[in-house]
Amino acid sequence: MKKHDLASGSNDEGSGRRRQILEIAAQLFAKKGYRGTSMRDIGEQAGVLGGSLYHHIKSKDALFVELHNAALDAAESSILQAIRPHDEPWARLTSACATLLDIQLAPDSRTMPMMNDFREVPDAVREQLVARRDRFEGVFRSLVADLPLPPHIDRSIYRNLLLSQLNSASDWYRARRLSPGQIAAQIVSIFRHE
Amino acid sequence: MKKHDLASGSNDEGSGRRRQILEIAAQLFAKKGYRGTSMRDIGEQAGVLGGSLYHHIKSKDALFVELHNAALDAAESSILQAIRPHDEPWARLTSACATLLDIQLAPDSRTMPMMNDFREVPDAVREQLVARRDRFEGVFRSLVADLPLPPHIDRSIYRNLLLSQLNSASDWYRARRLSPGQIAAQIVSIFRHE
DNA sequence: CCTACCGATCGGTAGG
DNA sequence: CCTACCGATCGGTAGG
Repeated sequence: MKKHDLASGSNDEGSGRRRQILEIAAQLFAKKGYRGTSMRDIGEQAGVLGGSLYHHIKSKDALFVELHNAALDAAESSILQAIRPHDEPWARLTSACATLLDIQLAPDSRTMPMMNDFREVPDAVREQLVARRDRFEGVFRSLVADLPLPPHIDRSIYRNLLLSQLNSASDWYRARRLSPGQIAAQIVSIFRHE
Repeated sequence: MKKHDLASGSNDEGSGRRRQILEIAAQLFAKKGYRGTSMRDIGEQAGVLGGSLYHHIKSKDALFVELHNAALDAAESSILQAIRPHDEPWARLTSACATLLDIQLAPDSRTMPMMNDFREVPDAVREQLVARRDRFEGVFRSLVADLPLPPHIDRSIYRNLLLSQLNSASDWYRARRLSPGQIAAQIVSIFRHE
């Protein structure tokens, strides 16, 4: 029960093994948080001792930052692809929200749990996380800028509210009454004003 | 710089000292999280060694649960008091949101940081936190039930979105451009549909 | 990838 | 409230 037995007798073991370890680490970080996941935990799932992981990674900090940034890269490109076919501002926002929610609420999501972890992480790590997240949020800044909103709504607040909504959805998404797509529709319908 | 020097030469030192320790612990938990705060950290701020705290508390777990529940008690009663003078459903919701946001965004807030900590905490603690929070959320369940919302809006989703909004506000409330009251007004204006 | 270990830190306790 | 300690666990390393 302790080893992942992906038959990996293939040649390019070096990087394949590394990817496998990253995958395991991502799941553990997502489930237990940064401080709640020890290198020994990761090693156990990978079938090696904690110390052995340091042949593949430089440090726990660097591992976490790498996973976090890769998750945001993937999310960002999915969203950009999803909004491309749409022209109408509300349609663009809706597809972006649905895509992000799909990622956050996926049963094995590895993005979300890392985005609210900022207080659990060493200062040096947090700085890198914040920098990458700011870039990610630029996509939404531009989507919100294009909306025909009533003048009394502050767009900066609006964007922050929308994003914190999407990012924290998994906190209360226990009951599977509605699908991620339906949740996204509800969110947009609440945030929709003109 | 290490000791709190509240002159406490008074008689009822026993419970006064305990309250002082609770206050210190609450601030540290709020700033650094459950796992990021050690008993030795708390002791240092209180001017004693970590082990000495166990004359006043039973365990770190029990301390955290006590602080969490006391914070929710206080928040709940503030909110109930704030909505009492209002009759109109939107006015009641607005005053509840403004009150909760005031608490969450207060410079030394001790409520908020504990509400999203659920993954950082031992299982036995989490169960107690969740139970208390469910009761707290009942207030908002009833406020939302009274709203004249369009039929296409799911009230359970609506309430969860609103609450996660209020609870995570401090995550992005860095720039002090707007006051908590103005933020609350923005939130309600976005969530307002009829 | 393992053995064997380092120094640090943790929550908590006994005994005064 | 302190001294002095417990067993456990942490991230990380040397040397093979």
